[in-house]
Amino acid sequence: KIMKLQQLRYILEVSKQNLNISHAAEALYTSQPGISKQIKQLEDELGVELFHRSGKHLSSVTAAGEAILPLASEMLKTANTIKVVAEEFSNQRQGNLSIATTHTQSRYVLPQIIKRFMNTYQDVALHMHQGTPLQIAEMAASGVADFAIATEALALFSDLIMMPCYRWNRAILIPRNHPLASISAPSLEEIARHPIVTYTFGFTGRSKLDDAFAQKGLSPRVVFTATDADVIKTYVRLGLGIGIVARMACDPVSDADLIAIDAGHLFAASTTSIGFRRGTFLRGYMYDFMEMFAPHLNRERIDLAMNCPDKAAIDKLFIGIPLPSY
Amino acid sequence: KIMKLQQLRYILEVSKQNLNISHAAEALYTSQPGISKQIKQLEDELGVELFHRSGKHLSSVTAAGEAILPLASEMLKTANTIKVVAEEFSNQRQGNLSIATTHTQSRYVLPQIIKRFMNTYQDVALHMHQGTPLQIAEMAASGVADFAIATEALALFSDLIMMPCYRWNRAILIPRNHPLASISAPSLEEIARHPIVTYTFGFTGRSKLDDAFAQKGLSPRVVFTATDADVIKTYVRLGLGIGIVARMACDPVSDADLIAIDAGHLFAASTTSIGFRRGTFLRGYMYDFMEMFAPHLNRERIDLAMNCPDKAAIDKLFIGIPLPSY
DNA sequence: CCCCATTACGTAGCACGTAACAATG
DNA sequence: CATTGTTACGTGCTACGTAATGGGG
Repeated sequence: KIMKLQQLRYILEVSKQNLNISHAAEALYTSQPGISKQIKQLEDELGVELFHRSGKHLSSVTAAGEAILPLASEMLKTANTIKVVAEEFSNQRQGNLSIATTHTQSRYVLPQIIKRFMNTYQDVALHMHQGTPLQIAEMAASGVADFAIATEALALFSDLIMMPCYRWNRAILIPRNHPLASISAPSLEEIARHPIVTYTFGFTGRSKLDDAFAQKGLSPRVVFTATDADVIKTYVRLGLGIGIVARMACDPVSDADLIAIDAGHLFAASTTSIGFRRGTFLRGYMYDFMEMFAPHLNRERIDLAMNCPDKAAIDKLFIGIPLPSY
Repeated sequence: KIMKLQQLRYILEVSKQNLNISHAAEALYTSQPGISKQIKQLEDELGVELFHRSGKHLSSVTAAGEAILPLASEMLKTANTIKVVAEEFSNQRQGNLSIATTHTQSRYVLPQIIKRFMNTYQDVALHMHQGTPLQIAEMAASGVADFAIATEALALFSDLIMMPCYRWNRAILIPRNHPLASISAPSLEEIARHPIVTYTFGFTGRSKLDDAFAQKGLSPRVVFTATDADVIKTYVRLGLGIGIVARMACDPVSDADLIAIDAGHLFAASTTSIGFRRGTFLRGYMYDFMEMFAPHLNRERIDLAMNCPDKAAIDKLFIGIPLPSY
């Protein structure tokens, strides 16, 4: 007898669902006794218990389970890779592309890229997942999404290959009648005197912003935070304060009622990165997507990054390479 | 639907058997139509042909097949690792240990180690495979054997972790009535004047021997070669020539009728290594076996070697570490 | 003309679902 | 008593073996 991939799926899902077989059954759209039995069968075949039972509950993962679960996960990942590789060979221009990203990217940066991409690859179904930077990284790491695009938090997952895409800085948005409107290049001190509306911590380079103020010993009054620039603009228009948003979030047409002042001289630039799970097979259109998004990410360079043993090695690959900037 | 590990076994065996499904069926103790059908089914599920068909023969592997076969192999290896890990946890002292090695090792070096090992691990079933150095390396690389122990050819397989075990040199065996018998430490020149019986090329450090002669511009008359010292001794006793064998192959008792002259001053020492397939899980008794065989190969050092990215890094690990020598 | 892959077909086994049961908090 | 895992049982599917078919070198 030979172990079945289903059984591996089962034990992984059970472990993921905090050792609750019922939840695992729901998540996998199957019956609870089925999973229970298959797990028993696998344990029987292997000759080891994978989960400790206390009464009628799975209480913990055994030492053997701890060793075997990652191996099972690896096998399923490889199985998935086989599937994807086959798709690539069966139809180069058809498939799925799922991108996890933040509001800022999907609202202001990606639309033009996506448009170009969809034009070239009409048979590739696009899926966009929006979330916090952390959720985004998790989606990419777990394989729910092919790509994560974000400015923050991506560094936390060690099994993501992350590459810098572009650098950007901020703009200050103020109502036309605001006192700052008369100053062309305000200083941090001048800005700090006014109530501020900007991103929530952990979003869209917020940390760089805090850093800049902190470095000058300033503690600005942030009266409102949001995760996206649209909301921020709305409250700037209401007169709640001055807005500090990513420069690419400023549209000269639709934001014509506000004054946008470039703030590149005030804050350190942020870098937006794209990341995908280490060891995944990249389809042709995925390479193309990345290159459309960041022209310096050509196939050769991406392949180099994929072969890097760690993040430090990847970073080294990109020093000296000029990034586009907003 | 989900792919089955059986199907992966099938395509791998077919590819291994030169695309002959019938042979694969024999090797796997199953029916030919079964394999044929499962392959078709897998191809159907993946949406790609894995093998080109010309009429009723599989003519070649498709590009998709070339990409997928290694992935399939990886999956089965991991599946096997799971099995072995489970065994380790289910019974630490029970299992199998199969060693592929040359005659020299299994006849002269290993017996004492094996005896000790069997004493400690009475429930571990030992399997010895004898073969040429190349066969040995293949056995380890393919997973037929857990360990390869040999002096030559192991470097050819890049996915073997190889570690040096001990250094050894040669002895010259001569009949008691031989003219050389009166010289205590003969030179290479003196030896080269007589017909020689030694190892076949590619066995037991033969190359080092040739090197030594070549370096002095000598071309000795090698009148007979064999793959093991027993045969060599036999022909030395027949008076065919003087024997040059590994020093550990000389037994003061059973070879008392011959004179053994140490030849450590004439030839560069050879190093015997032990190797196992990269990525395999080592059971507790496997670590112990290696340490019994070569005391410097403790668990810590072996683990370090396993994490080395390439052979060069492994070699670096062992510079400065004194090896036992014969 | 032999070799070999495919097709056809029957069967044994197994995965999975439903329902009943047991145990735990 | 509600939640959760296990046992019991039936069924539809499928993997695999045997036999027959057909194409190539």
